[in-house]
Amino acid sequence: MSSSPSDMFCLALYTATNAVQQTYRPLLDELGLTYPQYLALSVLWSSPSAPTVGSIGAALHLESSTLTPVLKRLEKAGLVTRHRDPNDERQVRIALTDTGRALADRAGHIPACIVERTGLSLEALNTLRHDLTRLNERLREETGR
Amino acid sequence: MSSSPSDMFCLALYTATNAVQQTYRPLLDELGLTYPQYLALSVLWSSPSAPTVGSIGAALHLESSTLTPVLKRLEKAGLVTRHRDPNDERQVRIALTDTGRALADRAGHIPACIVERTGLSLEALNTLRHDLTRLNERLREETGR
DNA sequence: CACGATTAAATCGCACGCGATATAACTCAA
DNA sequence: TTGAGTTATATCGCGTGCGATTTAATCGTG
Repeated sequence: MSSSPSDMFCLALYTATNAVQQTYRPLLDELGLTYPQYLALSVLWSSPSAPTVGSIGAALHLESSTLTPVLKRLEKAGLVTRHRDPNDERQVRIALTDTGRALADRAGHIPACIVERTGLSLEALNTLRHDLTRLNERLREETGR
Repeated sequence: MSSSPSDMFCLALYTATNAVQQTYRPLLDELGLTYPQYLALSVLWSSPSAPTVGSIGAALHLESSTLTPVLKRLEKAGLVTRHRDPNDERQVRIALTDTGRALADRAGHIPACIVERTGLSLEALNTLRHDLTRLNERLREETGR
């Protein structure tokens, strides 16, 4: 393995992210969702009105080339609708269906399950989240998003 | 967005990992490598003898279904060879070619570039690495790897 | 109003990442 | 020894993630 501090750090980050997705997987399987689909729905569940593809992408730091197929699968699953915004036909507004909104209830237990499986306190999780968010901001301002 | 602490933490982890890969990308593009390919090569560069697919997978926490295609691409690029172990024909030993070994020199500057772009001190990187490694271990013992 | 520049999504190609399964090789107990 | 069970790798299918490009709509400046 590389013995450089940054490579070791990035590998830890990489493997931890994979491990987290594998922790979500059995919980999301019950809902027929993948992790990115769950992320997109999480944005929708907390949005007062129908966000655009771009604003969901901004929240998750994902390109439209990634997000469009994800949203199409959610549409095919009957969880969201996709419609061009009449005020700006370039934009596509994503709205929850009743089924999509109802799924929030069935997903409500997931966060507590994840916290428990990490074995970390809420303080520890918040500290880590803060550090990772700062890292994320720095890396993204290097490259101009 | 979800307001649950664990979802926010996992999103931060997810976006930070994506950001890290985008930071490596321009550096690795010069070498014709992807990030997982670089990880696999890193294992090989620090291995005294030719490791098996399984041992590389153990180091990176990747399944053979992920690693086999990665290693085949490295083989096609002329960086590694793949041969069945005569002592146990189930195992495949991955060895660096001269070209693959020489690539280590051209990649030597990458870790310092990454450290610099994170804007973090080595202490901060090590602390984060430690926390993420512990998280990784906990999550993986939940699910039996 | 015109028209080049910008913007928002979508499309395409490629490389993961993994679950499920297949295949071949090894182990071990009857 | 043999054959059931285990192990190591490979294969397949699906869903990302993103760079490059395309398409369509809007903006801005003359």
